[in-house]
Amino acid sequence: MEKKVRVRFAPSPTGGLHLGGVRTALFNYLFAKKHNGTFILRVEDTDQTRFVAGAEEYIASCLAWCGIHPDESPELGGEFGPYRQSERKPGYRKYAEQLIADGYAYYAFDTPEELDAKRKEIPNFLYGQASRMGMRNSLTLSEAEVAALLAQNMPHVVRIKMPEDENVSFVDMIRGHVSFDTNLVDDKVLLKADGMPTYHLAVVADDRAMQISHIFRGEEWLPSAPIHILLWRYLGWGDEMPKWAHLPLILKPDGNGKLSKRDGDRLGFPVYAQSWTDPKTGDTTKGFRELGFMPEAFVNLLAMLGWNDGTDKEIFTLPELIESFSIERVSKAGAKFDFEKAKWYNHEWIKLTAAENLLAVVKEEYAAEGMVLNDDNYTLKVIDLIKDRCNLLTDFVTQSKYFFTAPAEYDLPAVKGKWSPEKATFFTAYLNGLEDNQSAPELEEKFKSLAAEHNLKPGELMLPFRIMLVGGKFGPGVFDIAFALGVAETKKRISSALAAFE
RNA sequence: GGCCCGUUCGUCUACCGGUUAGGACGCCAGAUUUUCAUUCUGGAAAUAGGGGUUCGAUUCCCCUACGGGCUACCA
Repeated sequence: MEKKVRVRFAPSPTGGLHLGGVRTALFNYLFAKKHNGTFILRVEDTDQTRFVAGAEEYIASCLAWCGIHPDESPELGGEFGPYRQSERKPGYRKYAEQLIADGYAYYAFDTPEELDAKRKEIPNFLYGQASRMGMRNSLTLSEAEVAALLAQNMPHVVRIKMPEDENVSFVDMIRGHVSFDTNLVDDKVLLKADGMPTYHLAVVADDRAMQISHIFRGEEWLPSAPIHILLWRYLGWGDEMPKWAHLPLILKPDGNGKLSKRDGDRLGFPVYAQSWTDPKTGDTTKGFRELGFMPEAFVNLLAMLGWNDGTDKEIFTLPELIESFSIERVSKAGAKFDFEKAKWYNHEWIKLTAAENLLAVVKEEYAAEGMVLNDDNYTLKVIDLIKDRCNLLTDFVTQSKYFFTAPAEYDLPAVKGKWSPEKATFFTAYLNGLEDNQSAPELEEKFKSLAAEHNLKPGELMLPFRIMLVGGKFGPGVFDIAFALGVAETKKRISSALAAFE
């Protein structure tokens, strides 16, 4: 009988949620849903010095926007709570002490200053195998000395005692067989002087407590995998160990290296899912959401960064991703982030989405510009007319503003030089001949026949007409615009433009 | 430096021993659009190098090169 699938996304609430983090959450979520399992959000807030107000709520909000809904979380609770590590503090010390009692860990009294000095003195200092007997810890001090130091509340940490000459290996679901020489892994701190566990202890203790079956995390965790594996064994849970998978990293588009927020700032694209305002500096970093990405597109493009279903299919809904996801098809190599392709995904999604489903967000975009759109039927028509030309949701306003408000200024250079009294006469005649309820083809027909009567080429008149209605050289078919605007508004725009073109 | 992981068009990737090495983004050209975008058609563009294994390697193994990650009382 297979173990029930339970996976978790365990971010540290220290700031904006990076797209790599969202992808890790997404792959966890997809795997869970694919296998009728449980997706858990656990907050790893063991570093009190890095606590950032609001970060936890922000992370939950980013995931919700993406449609990644946890089954258990700090907000929701669940039978394995609490889901915030700071609230699980009392439990960790017990494990640390159990490890010491069993000879798998030890107390260390070295001060941060002593360690710094050591690192300066010895270039490749590694607190472990070779050096631990030269440090101040319960391995070198007598039992009485240790007891005395403990009794007087001397600050100390607990370190894992890496075994000698062992090889720790495991099968990574993505990478296959991976192995480490324990002589080269250091005695990582398990419990900090403030009594909080480090990631290493907390992650193992909580994954066990929450009955996590599979661990999907970024490749940056690969080097600490042997510590975690040993901890599972040392704590006596070796046969309950989850399966591991280390996801490839998302790299910066130029050069190499992990994608960071700074790269986004430098290259001009978002890195965070949603805008994040640093509570200390007040600086806001824009996110994909605020830049006009649809959550469906964001999730889609993230899924395709390091995964594919083996076919040429590139556009996936979340349910489709769940259906076709498999961890075996995740690639091993890191992927450079390509913002151009990201925009393409968004464009595809905008084209794919019905106007009715775009209505609310378009109205929001306008509201942000201080404009209230209250004729939904009209707005829907406008959306259908322009959505194919929008890469980002924020493009809707620039692409359609003239449907809601007459152009404030005209691209005069576009008509200038070619403008003539004859053309003005033509437009006056066209304006006077406009009748209610004429369809776009009828408007066009009328326009062309009238042009012929005036001995003018329609081609020379359409651009000026466009400038009259739109203000610039863009937008859908000019008669479609005129039809959508309605006869009264079209007339108004022609006459105001005629005055401006003089 | 040490350890670990990786390496197919510029980018994301497919082909899990036998293909003219396929698709997508971007780019270029043409068509459509009497604007711009969309759309359509076509094009240039890749198996890092060297050894093995094999009848046959992009595919399996080794070495080299290159890239990345980790190397905190951060996660």
